[in-house]
Amino acid sequence: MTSDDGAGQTRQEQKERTRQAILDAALELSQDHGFGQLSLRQVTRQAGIVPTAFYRHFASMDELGLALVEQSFNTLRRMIRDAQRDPQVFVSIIDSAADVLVRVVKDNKAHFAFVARERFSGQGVVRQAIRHELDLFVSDLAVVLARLPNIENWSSEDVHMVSSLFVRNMVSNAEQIVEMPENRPDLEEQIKDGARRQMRLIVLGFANWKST
Amino acid sequence: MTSDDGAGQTRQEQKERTRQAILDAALELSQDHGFGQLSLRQVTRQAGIVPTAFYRHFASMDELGLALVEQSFNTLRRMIRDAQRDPQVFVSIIDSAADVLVRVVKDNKAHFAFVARERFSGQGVVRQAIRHELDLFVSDLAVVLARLPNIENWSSEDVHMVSSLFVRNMVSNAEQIVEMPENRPDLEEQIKDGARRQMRLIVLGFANWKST
DNA sequence: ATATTCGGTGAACATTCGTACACTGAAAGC
DNA sequence: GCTTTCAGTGTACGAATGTTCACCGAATAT
Repeated sequence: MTSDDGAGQTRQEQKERTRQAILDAALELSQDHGFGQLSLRQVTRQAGIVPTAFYRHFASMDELGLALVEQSFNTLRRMIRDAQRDPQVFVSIIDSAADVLVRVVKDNKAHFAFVARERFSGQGVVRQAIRHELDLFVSDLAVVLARLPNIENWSSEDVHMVSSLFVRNMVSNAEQIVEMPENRPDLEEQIKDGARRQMRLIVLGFANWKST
Repeated sequence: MTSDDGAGQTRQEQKERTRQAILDAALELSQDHGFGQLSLRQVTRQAGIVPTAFYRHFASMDELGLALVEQSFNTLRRMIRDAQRDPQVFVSIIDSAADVLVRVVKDNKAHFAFVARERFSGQGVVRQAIRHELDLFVSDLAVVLARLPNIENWSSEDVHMVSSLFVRNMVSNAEQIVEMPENRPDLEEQIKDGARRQMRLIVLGFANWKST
């Protein structure tokens, strides 16, 4: 087995590299015209392989789409996991959430753009998968929120509703960031400020509404 | 000219009828796989004409898409125009807004679904047009809101922000309604109630936030 | 050293696509 | 009545698509 554990020369590593090339190609190309109107041949052309080689990695374009959904939401999951570890979050969840959101979305524009775009694309498998992942994300965020000082004694139903509102706004803001031109820190700050206000609005209004 | 002024026999009327058939065909077919991956030939097949006849009405699929955007937003404009005339709106804008929203969206599902789906489709002309129309809608709604008792002395900037929040939530709720299964009055009521709460949340939170 | 596995190749196919072109026939204009 | 206009037809073409199949050659297994 020659045990050459240096650079990726083994069969597995090479295959994984090509697989990733296909994923990258699909992600980049889908930015222009959407994943739905993406042809298998275009993807393989961009990935630098021959059309038929595609089938060595995915059985269909649908399967490719699902892999992209999974990869995109791994980014999201990493975000919430990091946020849970960050003590700053407990001090001022709203301010830091806005910062984190803008930073993470900017660093993973392609993935967020993919989710935003394909969330309502066809009635295909991809859309269904995104919907499911978003639901999971709402539940995850609800767990985090429930441990916050001002929220800890709310009913789980209420927490879930607020979490849902947060996620909805997060998606909406992510969409704005994705479409933001490059090198416009003023716009970025504006979006960040808007996000902060909206979140503050939600918790403030909700606390107020509950007390009546 | 046989002057048969019963059904539409004139040249103009017949042309308009075919044009509408194309629009209807595109609207229906785009429900399944999105407007982007819709071929000219599929549309004409569904409309009952030969492919080349398409060009008698639209120069390209893009132009067809723009016509669909216009038709869809005419529905929205009618909604806000009716709402302005309805005295009930001034009594309780939130409750009636939720009712109106659910009713109008249900009656024009195809159009709302089209907008929701294509809002993030390609980076094409259609998406740009939708974005523009939505901006216009925010401004229109801001005018209506500015005349409400509790809001009339807010700065126009603040009114615009609240209007933007309302529209964003409206779009989001419309998306939910569009995806709602038929004959589920319980779900419908749930969405309506959620919309009401969210709107109440926004105005309450915003008023509270302004006073600090 | 030899045999096997398997990621990638290249030619071939039946379909579908957008669009150009010449046409038809009935409504519209005179 | 005759002519013109023009929405819709039918054929035809090159280009692109998804998928098949036999094949290659280097990394693996024996």
